[in-house]
Amino acid sequence: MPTSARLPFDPIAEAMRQWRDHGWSEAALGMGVITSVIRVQQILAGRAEGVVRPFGLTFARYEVLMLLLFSRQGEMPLGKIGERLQVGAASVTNAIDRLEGDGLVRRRVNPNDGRGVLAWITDRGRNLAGQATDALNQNVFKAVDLSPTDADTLFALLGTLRARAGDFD
Amino acid sequence: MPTSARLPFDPIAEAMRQWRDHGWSEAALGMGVITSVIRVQQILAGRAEGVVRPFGLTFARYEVLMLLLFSRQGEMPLGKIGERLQVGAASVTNAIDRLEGDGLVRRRVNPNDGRGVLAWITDRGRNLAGQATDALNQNVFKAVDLSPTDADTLFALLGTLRARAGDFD
DNA sequence: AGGATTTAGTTCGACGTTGAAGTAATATGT
DNA sequence: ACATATTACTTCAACGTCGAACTAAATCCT
Repeated sequence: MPTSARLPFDPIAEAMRQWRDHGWSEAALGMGVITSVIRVQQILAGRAEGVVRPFGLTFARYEVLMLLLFSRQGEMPLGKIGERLQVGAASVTNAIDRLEGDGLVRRRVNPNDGRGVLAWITDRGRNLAGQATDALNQNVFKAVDLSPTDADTLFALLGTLRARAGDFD
Repeated sequence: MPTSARLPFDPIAEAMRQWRDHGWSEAALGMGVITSVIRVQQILAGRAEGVVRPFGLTFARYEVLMLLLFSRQGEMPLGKIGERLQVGAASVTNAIDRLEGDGLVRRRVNPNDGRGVLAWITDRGRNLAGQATDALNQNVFKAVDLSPTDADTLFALLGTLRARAGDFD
């Protein structure tokens, strides 16, 4: 865990109080929401990274692997990977570089477009992705500390934000 | 914006479908929640970084500045900053280094504890923090794309997760 | 055709975060 | 008092992300 300090009060609620005391009541809730999202991301992503690290993976690379695993041909143009994962081209290049270095993925020129590159998942990649998924399901995904109802509500609200931010239609 | 691709479908809902198709229904919702949190964090933090960048700040450094601004004496031990912001000591050192380099903050030895360091905010720091806050309130915090009711619900659910993760009592 | 533009990837530098190792000062314990 | 912890911070290397600049290969346009 990045930080193990347990505070006797909620630091974000305290910040919201400060916001209101300074006459920024209109913005207090938005500040609280954004700060909370950042913190919860740290917590949850930290757990996922911890589970995936023993497999020599990071969560970002794991996501690439799963995307390839689920694709029809086991391969996909790098650009499409970035779109699906909502991540920039440079990040995709970086992830594929490392996956390729570990023999989990390989590159080949896109036969239909000479400037494009296809990444395809190797057998080792398929194997490792499966093992990492079992570990993640068991120790992280199934273990989200929320009732199914609350988790549903949270998922829906986050979906609204994603849609309104223009991620999808 | 890191990515400007608008997909014709929700990529996370699609991943959840794959999870269920592979017999991991128990974990599908948790996977969706975690992936969504990661993505929403990217979106919201990206907006905040964009607003704060013209002031020569990052959001992480902005948070440190505000914490000092709100403190009684305008100063605080580095360790306490890390606790409140829930980040590791190395991150605090890094943030203070840069803030100090920009003349927004200064260090001094803690008179009550020779191994401790106090960071105090300069007048320039106070000024810049005020300006950045106005911009953030206007363009990010007030503009969270959720009804007050939904924002409240979201904040509460995230608070539950933070509390259960051990951030505070 | 043929030059201009758009698109796909790569490379580079900057930044925040993390974990591990290292240093200095204060607490502890006998 | 003195050796042993513990605490507060710093330093370092690794990683992912981002933006900007760059290359190469389509695609457009007249």
